[in-house]
Amino acid sequence: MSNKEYNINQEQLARFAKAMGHPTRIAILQFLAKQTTCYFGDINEELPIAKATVSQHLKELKNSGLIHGEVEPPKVRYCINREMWDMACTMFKDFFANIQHNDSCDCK
Amino acid sequence: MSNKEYNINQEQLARFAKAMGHPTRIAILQFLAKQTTCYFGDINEELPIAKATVSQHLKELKNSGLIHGEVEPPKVRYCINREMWDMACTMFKDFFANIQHNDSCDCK
DNA sequence: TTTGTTGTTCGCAAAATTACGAACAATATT
DNA sequence: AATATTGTTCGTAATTTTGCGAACAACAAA
Repeated sequence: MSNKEYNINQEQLARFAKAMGHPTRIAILQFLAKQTTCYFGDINEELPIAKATVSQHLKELKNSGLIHGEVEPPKVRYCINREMWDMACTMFKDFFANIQHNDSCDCK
Repeated sequence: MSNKEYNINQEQLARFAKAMGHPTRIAILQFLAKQTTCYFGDINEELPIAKATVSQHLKELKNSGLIHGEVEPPKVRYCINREMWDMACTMFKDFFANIQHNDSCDCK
């Protein structure tokens, strides 16, 4: 057993991926990335699920760092967190780029 | 409520992301992408978990389409599925690229 | 102060995920 | 035929995820 643990990069990439691992959350992120509007109510309107559930998904996205939210009474504004977005973008890009291009794998 | 459903792209991206949403599976994918070797035993050796669990993770990765496996008695060879890998790569790239670059979002 | 609007949190239920050891299956080897 | 090697599957347990309605909290307006 060479290493037996996961490194920070693997953990972080997995965290991002996990946050993106649900259609609702992809939809939310795409909606926010378009920035038609940022309010909870508008996000909720786009989705086929209860607002309590939307709120939970938003919480998870916040925990992943990909978005952040702030209260603007009486509403709540959610936005893409640019820094983390760019970081995730880079990490996924590097992840997918890091593949051997020879044919040493002789699977069909 | 505008749409009320998720489109194929959102579902597919979420499926890829979900498959990648665990450090073990990221580690497996990175290991296979490096292609030092493709056999179950070698993958298993790299990971700090029981082989039954490794087998399960490999099954999920197969279900996502990102890898495929074939029996080569007495071993089992696992490989990155190039087509799906490239597809995922493109989908993540497009996803992250599709963000507004003006400052219409006035979050701090 | 009462009412309305906007979201979050709580409590619960169902389903999925993660993990393990033991048992099993498939194939070589002796 | 008996044995060894390699992985998968089974059964189980603990935890997490997903989803909802109801209750609640915060604030604005009447």
